[in-house]
Amino acid sequence: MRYAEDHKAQTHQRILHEAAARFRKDGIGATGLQPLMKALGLTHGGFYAHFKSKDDLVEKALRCAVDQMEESNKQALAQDNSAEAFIDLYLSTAHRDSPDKGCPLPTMAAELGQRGQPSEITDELIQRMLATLESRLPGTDNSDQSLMLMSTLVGALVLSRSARDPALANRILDTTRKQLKKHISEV
Amino acid sequence: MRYAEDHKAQTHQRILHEAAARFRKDGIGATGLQPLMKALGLTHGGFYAHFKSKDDLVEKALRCAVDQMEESNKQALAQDNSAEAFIDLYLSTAHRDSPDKGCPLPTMAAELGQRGQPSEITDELIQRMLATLESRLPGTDNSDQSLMLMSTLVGALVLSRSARDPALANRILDTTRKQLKKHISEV
DNA sequence: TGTACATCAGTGAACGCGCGTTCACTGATGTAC
DNA sequence: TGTACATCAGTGAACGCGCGTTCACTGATGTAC
Repeated sequence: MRYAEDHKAQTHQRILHEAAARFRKDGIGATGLQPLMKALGLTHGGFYAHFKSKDDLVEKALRCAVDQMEESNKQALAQDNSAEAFIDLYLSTAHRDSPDKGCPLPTMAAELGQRGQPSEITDELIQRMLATLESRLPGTDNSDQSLMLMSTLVGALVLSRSARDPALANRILDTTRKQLKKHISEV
Repeated sequence: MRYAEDHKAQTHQRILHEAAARFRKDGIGATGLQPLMKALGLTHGGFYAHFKSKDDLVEKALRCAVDQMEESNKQALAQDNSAEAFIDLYLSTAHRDSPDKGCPLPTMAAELGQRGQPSEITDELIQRMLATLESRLPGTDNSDQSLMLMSTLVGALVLSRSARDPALANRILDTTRKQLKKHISEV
């Protein structure tokens, strides 16, 4: 063969990672397969040698996105696995300003909910995020608290990203962070 | 004239209301002007006699959506303007299952944030929602609490709508509602 | 060693489709003389 | 009263464009004899 043995597998991964970034940054509907493949130095025709359809790519790219996020969380929070540290990370300006590398829920949950025929992928994303939170919150029976925390984190990021005025955007992030940590320390 | 005097103004309103519903239900990008006009018994060409462009319609339809929501809130909460009642209404299954008649933030904030050249409309939506919450929460200096409450409400609705498993979707709504009310009563 | 053939990742033209937008037109009405 | 003209909300064909998807093909490599 003229290509290395794992060449195709590598191309597959490159498409996956690029899609995971673009879907989070621009949304699914606004991400074209043609520009995506072109950005990788490939032509669009070859896409279907790697994925059955765009929907197939969506599902796999989403899973890839959560994997990425969990991995980067593990590295950033190696020294401190408290809920506070997680909140600081999730509601950081860095996370807000790099949706292409962050949690897929704030950018894509709404669109996934609207899609005609959604797969179980969203439930999986939610459950995995919930599990992360439960493992970081103190106590054993904290699933109710984790659920509300998840809602707040996702909501704050959605709103902070959508605000046009930087002061408003930062206020949403900072205040929610502050209030959340206060709330947790009280319980 | 062969039409009533306010005929054009009425058509304008009909387009606005239909758009406000469709944008919230399907998203902006997935809503075509052609199907929208057809649903009103009109042809698509006439659209530009009413609006400058699709972006123009988006802005006006969003404002229309918040007006609608505030109006229906006023009616539903005429007897009880407590924060608890508002939370119950916002996180009701009725609100979740009728995005076309509800708050535009959960369905559209992410997409508005992703749009290339967004207007100030999102900030206006956020500020109006914040003002509603501040007026319902007890105390005078409650703007920080309102901000976190808004994040939680929006996040919970986004997530509950995106979940495919009804049990998970309901759990998000119910638990967040319960936890939020507990949190408020404690302060 | 040389030739014929198989493999297969990637190519790029083509498909039908719906999008936002433009524009010459229709046709029922009101007005002017 | 009758005729010519202005008004204008809405019509529908047409525009260029990008979308997801298909498919006959390329061309560098490995294998068989």
